[in-house]
Amino acid sequence: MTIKDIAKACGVSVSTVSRVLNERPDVSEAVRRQVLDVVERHNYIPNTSARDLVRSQSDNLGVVVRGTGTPFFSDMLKTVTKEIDAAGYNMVLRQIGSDDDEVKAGAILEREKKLRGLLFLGGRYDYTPAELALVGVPYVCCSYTNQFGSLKKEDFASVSIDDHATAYRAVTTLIEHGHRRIAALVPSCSDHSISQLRCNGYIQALEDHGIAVDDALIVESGGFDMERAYKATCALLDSGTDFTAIFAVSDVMAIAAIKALADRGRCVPEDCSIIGIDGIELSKYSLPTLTTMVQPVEQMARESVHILVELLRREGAPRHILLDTTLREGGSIRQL
Amino acid sequence: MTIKDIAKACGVSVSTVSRVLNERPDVSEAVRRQVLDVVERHNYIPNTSARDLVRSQSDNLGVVVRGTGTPFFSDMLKTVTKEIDAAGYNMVLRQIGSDDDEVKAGAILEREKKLRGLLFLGGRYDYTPAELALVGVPYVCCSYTNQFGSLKKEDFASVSIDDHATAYRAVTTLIEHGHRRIAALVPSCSDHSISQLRCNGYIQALEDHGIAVDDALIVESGGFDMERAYKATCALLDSGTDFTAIFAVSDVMAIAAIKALADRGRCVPEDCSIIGIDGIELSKYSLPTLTTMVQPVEQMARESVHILVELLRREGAPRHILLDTTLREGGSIRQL
DNA sequence: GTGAAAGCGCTAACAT
DNA sequence: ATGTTAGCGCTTTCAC
Repeated sequence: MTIKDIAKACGVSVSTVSRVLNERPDVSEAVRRQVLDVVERHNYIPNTSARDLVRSQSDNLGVVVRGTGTPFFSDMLKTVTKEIDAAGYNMVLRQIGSDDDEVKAGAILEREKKLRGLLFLGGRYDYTPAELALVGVPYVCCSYTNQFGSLKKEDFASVSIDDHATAYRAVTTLIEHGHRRIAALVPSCSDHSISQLRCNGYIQALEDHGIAVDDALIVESGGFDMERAYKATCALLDSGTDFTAIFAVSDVMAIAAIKALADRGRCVPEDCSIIGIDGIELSKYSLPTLTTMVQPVEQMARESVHILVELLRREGAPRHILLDTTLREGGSIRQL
Repeated sequence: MTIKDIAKACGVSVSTVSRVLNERPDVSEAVRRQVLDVVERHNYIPNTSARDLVRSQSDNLGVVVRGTGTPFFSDMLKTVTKEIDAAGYNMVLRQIGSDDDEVKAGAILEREKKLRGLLFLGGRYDYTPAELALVGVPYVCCSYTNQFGSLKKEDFASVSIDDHATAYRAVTTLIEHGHRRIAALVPSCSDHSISQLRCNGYIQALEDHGIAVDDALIVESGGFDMERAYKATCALLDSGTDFTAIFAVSDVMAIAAIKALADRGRCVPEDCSIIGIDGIELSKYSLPTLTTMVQPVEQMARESVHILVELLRREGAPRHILLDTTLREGGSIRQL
């Protein structure tokens, strides 16, 4: 079933059918009704590939989400969807694995859907100018920036939190509650990612408060998932190293850690305090409610879309927004 | 940058470039290397729309996931991805909202990507033959079937659990532990969905065990999300109705209920027992570990893909597989 | 208001 | 082994 078939069935030309389908005004009401009727009866659905191929320009904004099923991005996506819609653009979503290359995925999407702009939800921190030559439309990095790369500030836009400072404040919060033996639960300390930044924040906080960094207290789980966070926490427990609190770089990992502690007979916060980062919905439903550094997810989403739209309208240069995180007190920290 | 530009830059024809790009064997090594080199240097990315438009047949299997960010489907998707890949097909993923029409989304995807087959992860239970005329390729319904619709058995394939029986067993488990005042936490009792089926299983279980159904104990939250489940549980608590256990139709809702109970000073399982359905990863990390009816997610995913592949090879008619759920004991039920 | 025809970028015969 | 060419289904001038 193609546009040709519809045209034939209606006794009109393909261009007329096309006009009807694209809600053009220059079609007589009679023809319009007839075409719509035939389309309906035949369950005709236009071929998007053909359409995309030929359309000169679209109002498509691409959104590339790195990490399928990550609660943090699921939460953010809700607002992004709403904002893009409100701005009068059309969202084209692409989810990729946490190990896939978002720049490449974005570039493919750009050509495929004739994108006007691109929004990256999560990505690497170490782009090089050469890599980004792939991307031919304005784009904004949401939730991360180019900390380890060699991009010039004016060559890209970003909306993120200060990961280092957020981790610093999280750890400082624990210290202020009297904790000095604080473990860090991180995917990695040296992967040029968010994890490394937050790990550095942890180290800095300890040093600034005159606490010696003990390598035995830094556990690298190898990933952001619950299973590995759980195992890493168990390993820490088994190592016999003593500690009174855990700083987890993400809420999901914090929740897994709470479970590991519980399974070994340690209660949070009585026997061990814990703090996370993210402020995902789930953290409100954990037992105890997780104390965490909340990222302003909605604001991040809103600002990202706004900057992108600005860029498209050529109003203003690429901006970099650093948003504040706020401490949301739950019940997972005990005063020593 | 098109295939033409590359051809020109290499001094060869477009077909040669096309051959190289599609890894055809009939190209000389010298030309292949040169083309690849130029492609690389120009960051050329083929236009997928053009490609999809012209390709006569693909090995694309479409997967339509209903409900973005639902943990249950995120878990399932992992296996589906693996299986489709192993079967030598290419997966094309489309995520839609829980209120969108999966049949329409599937039909569009089919035309867009020249699909060979379609896999629906989650969907409505009330298709009519007319609606499905839209879909022109073999498809299988995964995790649901046509309970409330008018499809003939031989006209579609499905892999699902027996929702009624699973709910029945969940509630029976509670009854066997001595509970008689059992509340049901459901999105709706009459929406022609999975929720209704499970609700009926609850009612049946009570009746079969000589327990009168008390409408005050059936709370309809209006959705599968945590927030509404939490509020619904609070409302139940506030109503003063007494109960010793809660049957939640999903793990996510069960976890929200545990929180609501905790916030009102009730411990699980000491003061109230709870059981869920699904067996999502998160249910292993809740406090206490959730007792739940585990859906065989991996098996469901595997069987779904297998049936679809069978259908494509014309080996055998559409089948309907009803998989067993198993009780995974956590710590959320107390013997009375 | 409507139709004819030229492509969009690519693949796949069919030639050579 | 490589080139030529005819479309894939659609939108969009440009005529009428």
